Order: sequence, then structure tokens, then C-alpha cells
Amino acid sequence: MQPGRRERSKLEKLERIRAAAHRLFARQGFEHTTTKQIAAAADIGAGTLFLYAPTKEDLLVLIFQEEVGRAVDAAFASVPARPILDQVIHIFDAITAHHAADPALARVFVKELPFVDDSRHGVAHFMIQMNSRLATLIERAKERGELDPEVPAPLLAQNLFGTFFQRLQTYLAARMSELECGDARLRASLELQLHGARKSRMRARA
Amino acid sequence: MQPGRRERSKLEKLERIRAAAHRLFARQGFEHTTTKQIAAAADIGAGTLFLYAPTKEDLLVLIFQEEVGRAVDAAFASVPARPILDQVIHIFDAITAHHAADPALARVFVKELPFVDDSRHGVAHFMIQMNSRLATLIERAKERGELDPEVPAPLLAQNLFGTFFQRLQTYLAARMSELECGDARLRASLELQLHGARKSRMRARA
DNA sequence: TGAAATAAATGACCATGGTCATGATTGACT
DNA sequence: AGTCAATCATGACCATGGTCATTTATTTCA
Repeated sequence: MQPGRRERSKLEKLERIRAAAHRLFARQGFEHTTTKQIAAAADIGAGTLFLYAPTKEDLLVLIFQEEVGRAVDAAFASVPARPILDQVIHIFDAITAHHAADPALARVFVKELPFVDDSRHGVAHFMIQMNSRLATLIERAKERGELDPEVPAPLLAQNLFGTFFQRLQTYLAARMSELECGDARLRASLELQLHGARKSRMRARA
Repeated sequence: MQPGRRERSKLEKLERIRAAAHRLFARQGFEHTTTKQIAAAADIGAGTLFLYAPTKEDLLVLIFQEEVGRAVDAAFASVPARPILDQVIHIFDAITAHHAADPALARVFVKELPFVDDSRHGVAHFMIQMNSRLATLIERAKERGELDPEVPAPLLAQNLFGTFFQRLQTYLAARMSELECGDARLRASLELQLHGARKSRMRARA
């Protein structure tokens, strides 16, 4: 009883909210779920909900962040011993797979994600972590001699993730069902990003 | 009187709506403008508005699309005779400048843009046009010997615009005031995109 | 322990984006 | 001109996300 009854109660409530929102969003979709419904399911007052999530969208971020976080952790823990391109695709595929499970929800999530005010949630932290993990992969690739050591790893990491995120956005926006792992266009974009477009490079591949 | 009185009336109304929305959004911001206000200012019924713009956000897209369209046209008409990197930055700066004029509005616009259902508006058309114009610049750069002729121009165009759009999104999301033309990070990202990260390339610059 | 002080919960309430049954306009056809 | 079908306009109305004054629970401290 060290943290005080109050803190415990708050934690409990937050968890109930998270669970309720998760269940209802999954069952009825985001738009068709009412904040009052969630509040009722979490057994709290209608106004209380907004003490924990200032916005309905924040609820979604709350949920996804946790889930995607886990998926990404797992993906980084199982990076294959292959070229850097395959490695980042391995990571991105994990995210894609997770989003493909519920495109309608993912759509809202991806739309909101870049715009969540991150004084709450750890979205910024998630992004920073993603970036630094990718940067680590890049550094390793440099050591293997795959990549130019002079390329700044954080910048490349950002470009790669940006390329991925944009494809994700495009797919979800278009409600394409082709949101699949191993997308050819994504691979081509990433390949081009790694490879560059300058004339004077050495042409190593076919 | 060929198009019939009805069509004329509709066009007129649409124009009044556009003007009213533009004025009110500029004066009061997006969130603080009411759809009823716009309807009143355009001298139409409250419900009529939604015959012309299914959503409040659509109004914004309606306006921005036109303006940004003009800005981009102007930018493409004045592309400098310089390396491709400077050329695309010239284009992107035009958009940036336009958005910097009203960041709060631009924020909503950029958030909605990737998700507008494009059976209405010509957003898709705008994007396609942007892509093909960039692709043209790329082809010219190939002819000048700046870029590898084997790089698919549309793919590179998409990557470049994607990189830009993401930076724009990031800036606006963070409410950064540093949304300025000639942004150094954007330049670095685009440079990296053009240059690539492969080890085996020739290092042409310092 | 009791009372003051602080923090959190509540639900009636509000503002507003969007809908829809109803009524007005228009244009084609006779 | 008169009729009719089709299209468009309208504003009362609804659902819902979010607010806030009030009430309730917890902690602090004498």
C-alpha cells in the first residue's frame, strides 16, 4: 500500500478504460463506439473518461501504442542476419501485419499519430526509440561494409521510417486491401533510398 | 444560358461558400469557425452546406487545394537552372511558404490531406500531377547527366515528395515556428535520398 | 481522531457537426 | 401554358464529444 490508495485506484481505472476501449473498438469500430459506452463499460462516469484521455482519439493511441510497441519489440528481437534492406522490412512488416488486422482502426490511428500532443503518451519516446534502434541496425550494416560509414545513421533511419510510414498512410487512406507484408513498392522505395539516384555511383547489381 | 439556370446557381453557391469559408477560416481559425456561420455568410441554409462539402474538413481541402495549386504552378514555372536538389527544394519551398502563412489552418489541412476520399475534389489528380511534374524534372536531370538513367523517375519523385511531406507534417504537428523555407534538415534528407547510402558508390563531394 | 485541504469523480449540460423528411425549383415533354 | 418527374434547398432535429460546477473520496496535520 505504498503508492497510496489513490494512485492504485487511478491505475486500476486506467486499465479498465484501456480494456473497455480496446474491446469496444475491436467489436464495433472506432466511429461507432461512444465515449459514454466506454465509460459505462469501464464503470466510471461519463466525464471521468476525459480525465484519463483528453480526447477520444487519445484512447486509440493509448491502445495501439502498447500493442504496436510489443510487436516492434518482438520484431527487433528477431532481426534476421541478412542485408539491411531485409532487416528494416522485417521490422516494418511487423507493424504492417498488426495494422492489417484491423484496417479501419489503424486508419484512425495512423491519421492521428503524427499529430498527438506528446506531453501525454510516450509517442515521441516511441519514435525516438524506433529511430535509435534503426540507427543501430544501420551502424551494424556499416560495420559489415554494406553501407557508407559517412552516412549519418539517424538521418537515414528517419528517411527509411518515413518512407514506410508514408506507404502505410497511403494504403490505409485508400482503404486498400493490399496492405500486406512484403509489399513490392515499399521494397522498391526503400531500395532506392538506400541505393540513391546519383549518376556517378557504382552499379553493383544487375 | 447554356448550362441552365440550375448549374449556374450551383456554381455561384459553391463560389460563395468557398469565399465565406476562406474568409472566416482566415479570420477565426478552423476550429473556431462554425458550419452555420459559413452557411449564413454564404447566404444558404445550414443543411445546404453539406450538399457542397460533405464535411467541414472538405471545405478546408477545397480552399487549400486551389491556393496551393496556384502556388505550385508558379513554382514549377520558375524552376531555376540548377541541380535537381535545388529544383525540388524550390518547389517544396513554395508549398512551405504558403503553409507558413497560417500554420493552424495548414495543420488541419495536412492532417486531412492524405485521407480525403478523392471521388470528390481532385486531390488525387493534384498528387498525380505533382508526381509527373517532379518526374519530368528528374528526367531532365538524367539528360544533364546528374542522375542515373536507370532510376525510375516516378519512384524517385514519390520518395522525394514523401520526404518533404513528412517533414511538413512533423513541423506542423509540433507547432514549430521553424517552418521555414530552406530548411536544413529537409535538404539533408533529400540529399541523402538522392545520394543513397550504399558503400560502393563513388564519393563525388567533399 | 477530526477537520481542513487537496485531489478526483460525476453527470447534467452545452455546442456543434451532420441528417432527413418536407417543401420549393427547375427543365423536359406535351 | 400546364403537368410531372427529378433535383435541390431548408432548418428543425439528433447524436455525441467534451466541459464544469458540484459532490465525494483521500490525505495531511494538529
